[in-house]
Amino acid sequence: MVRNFEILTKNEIIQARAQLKSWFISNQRPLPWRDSPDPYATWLCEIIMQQTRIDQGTRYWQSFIAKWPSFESLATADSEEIMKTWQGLGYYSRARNLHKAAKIVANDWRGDLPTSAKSWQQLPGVGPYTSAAIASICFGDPSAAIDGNALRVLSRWAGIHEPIDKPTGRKPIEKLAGEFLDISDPGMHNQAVMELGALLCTPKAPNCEHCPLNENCKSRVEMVGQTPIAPVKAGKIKVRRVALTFHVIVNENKVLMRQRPSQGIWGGLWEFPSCWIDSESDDLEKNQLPPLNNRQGLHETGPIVEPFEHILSHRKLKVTFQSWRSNAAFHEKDMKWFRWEDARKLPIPRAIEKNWEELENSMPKQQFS
DNA sequence: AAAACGTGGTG
DNA sequence: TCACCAAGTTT
Repeated sequence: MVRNFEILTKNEIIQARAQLKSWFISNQRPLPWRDSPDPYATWLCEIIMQQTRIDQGTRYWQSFIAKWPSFESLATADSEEIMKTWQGLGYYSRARNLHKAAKIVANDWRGDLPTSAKSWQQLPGVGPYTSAAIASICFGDPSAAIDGNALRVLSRWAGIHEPIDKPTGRKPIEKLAGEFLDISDPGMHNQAVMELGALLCTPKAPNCEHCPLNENCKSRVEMVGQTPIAPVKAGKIKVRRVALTFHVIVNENKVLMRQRPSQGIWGGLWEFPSCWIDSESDDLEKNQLPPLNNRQGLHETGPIVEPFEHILSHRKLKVTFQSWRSNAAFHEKDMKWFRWEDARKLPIPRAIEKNWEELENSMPKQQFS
């Protein structure tokens, strides 16, 4: 049964709105993009911060702003350099969509930026949350931006115990978010809700004592350190274990790299030709990607770095590096030979990047170079 | 509607 | 070691 909530009265909502605003004005963090929020900086920030911690994403935002300060400069940037700058942030489709979106803004919109959330959502990588954030912060569009923080804050405040990742829980939260929104300053209000979630209404052990919404919060905990029931989630992701072998194939002073397809894990990044064996799959053969069709001319020179675990959102990888000496320079699809110093400049997964020094040093200097 | 998509931090 | 989470979107 879907709970309807006149749990919070109109007056309670109005009062809470003012208290939240007051709290935000005196307690917000001095984040760099709040200095002068233009649409480009804000859009860039919102894309980077999707599913990302502020302290991790901030470095990337600063790098992008420094290299490409406008939609126009980003639109004409080299896509490989964009991927390299994004390297280590994860969810790499965001980086490809970033470039696509910049081109649309620069070439199609011609600097004539729309002001509504609905319009911004036309850009690839800009969904319901991001479009509302941009439109409200930059143009005062009255759209509620509902991110993970907002879901947590609002579900707790109203005591919604339906799963927030299903319509039964999501819909009442959206309704409440719309009623709660401060139409006199939607941008500030949206940021205030998120800031509250980030600073006080934290996932674990929220600081209810100092919360501006604590008077009528249905999830207020009495004891410090307690965690409310809300938000409830239904979804559970299953993580599969995979044995991943990177084949480090060298020919004279060069190493063979492969560009991964744009879809799927590490889409668009470069790697050492890899072999994936899903231990939970019935069909091992089908899940093995032979790194090379023709292995003639390859001479195995053994494992190089200690095998280690690398966690993705849906995979638990056991990563091994296998080295080979090659007599012939293969030319296979999506593969290319690079000098080590050039290969290092390619956008590569963290699982490889973290071990690069050790990998390069473990390969003996070639006598042919 | 549900699954896929990275990485790093935390308890 | 594990589970959960972080300014979600795409298919």
